[in-house]
Amino acid sequence: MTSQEQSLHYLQSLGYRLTPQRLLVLAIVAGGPGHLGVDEIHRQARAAYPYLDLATVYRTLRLFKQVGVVTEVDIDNRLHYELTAPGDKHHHMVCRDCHRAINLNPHYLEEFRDTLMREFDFAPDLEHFTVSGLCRYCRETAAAAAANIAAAADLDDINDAEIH
Amino acid sequence: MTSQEQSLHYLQSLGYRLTPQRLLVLAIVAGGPGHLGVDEIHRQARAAYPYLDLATVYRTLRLFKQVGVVTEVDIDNRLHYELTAPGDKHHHMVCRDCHRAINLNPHYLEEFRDTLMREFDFAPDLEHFTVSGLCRYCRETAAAAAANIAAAADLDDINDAEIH
DNA sequence: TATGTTATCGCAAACCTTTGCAACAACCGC
DNA sequence: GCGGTTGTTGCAAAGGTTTGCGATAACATA
Repeated sequence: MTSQEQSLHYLQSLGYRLTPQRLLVLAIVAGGPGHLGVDEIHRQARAAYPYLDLATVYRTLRLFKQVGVVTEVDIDNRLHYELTAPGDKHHHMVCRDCHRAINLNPHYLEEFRDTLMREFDFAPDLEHFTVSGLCRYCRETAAAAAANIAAAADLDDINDAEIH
Repeated sequence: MTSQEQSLHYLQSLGYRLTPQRLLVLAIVAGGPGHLGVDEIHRQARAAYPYLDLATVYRTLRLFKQVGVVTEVDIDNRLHYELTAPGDKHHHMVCRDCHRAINLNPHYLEEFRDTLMREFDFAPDLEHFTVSGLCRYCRETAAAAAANIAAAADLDDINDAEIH
């Protein structure tokens, strides 16, 4: 039994119904290279099943996420989904510049969770955590750009230049 | 000089213009009890200045956030804003059930940031961090509800009940 | 296999938020 | 104070996502 089939049986065991739409969406997410955007999933799905509605794609993915079959990643304010790999649980660091996602091992968050539980009785949702920031490459680029601007400002003897 | 006036002078020093709309939005956020929703800010603003557009409120708040004057808090997928208190920097834990926000001292995140910087050269955006989860009270309620359901299921001899 | 129940679907409309654009107004220099 | 420059505004429309609703189809039961 493939892990896809396992997921489907799991859904069924929870009382959810197996529909062609769900099979299709799961197959597409499973076939994708890592995370896929909702529109991409919808486009691929419609190639096989033209009447499949965007709302159904959203609902299906939300359900899959809720039961843990897929993992949601917010990239630049758009939802993306990837198969939850039981043997390779990971969180994401998403660069706010280039929007690349870097995997993050859960152990980096375990202590944080323990602290919140112990200190505040607060159970954080850290199953599928995404932290935004600036990756190594974009930080270098940003630093270089800043240096260039500083140099140009120096040449022109402008010292109150502002960029919006 | 009040901290509001300081914020306004700071904006001006960055080259942004002082407009009645910005004064108004800042005053409302400053006067609010903690964080306010965008619609609430807009409603209050229109009482004083009926033509002020929702888009302007959004743009103004985004600008304020960008320069650090206000802090954005995502509560149940809606944006909320509160004045950034320089002496009382804090993050937020938002309960996914009751949507209450609990303040979180920045020192709980410092180690996490250091780790990401050291291990991945990734500079996380943790200025205004919000983590969702389940607060103490809602966890108790949820536990009680689960217990009741289990008890009821036991009485009725139903053991495959599922709730969707 | 036929039948009833109800979860799910497609569709349309709503939601919150962002964006393009022309008119306007804040600020600078004279 | 006056005029020019350009950052900001209001408006309208679009964006991504969610929701209400009647029709449909998946599953359980017999």
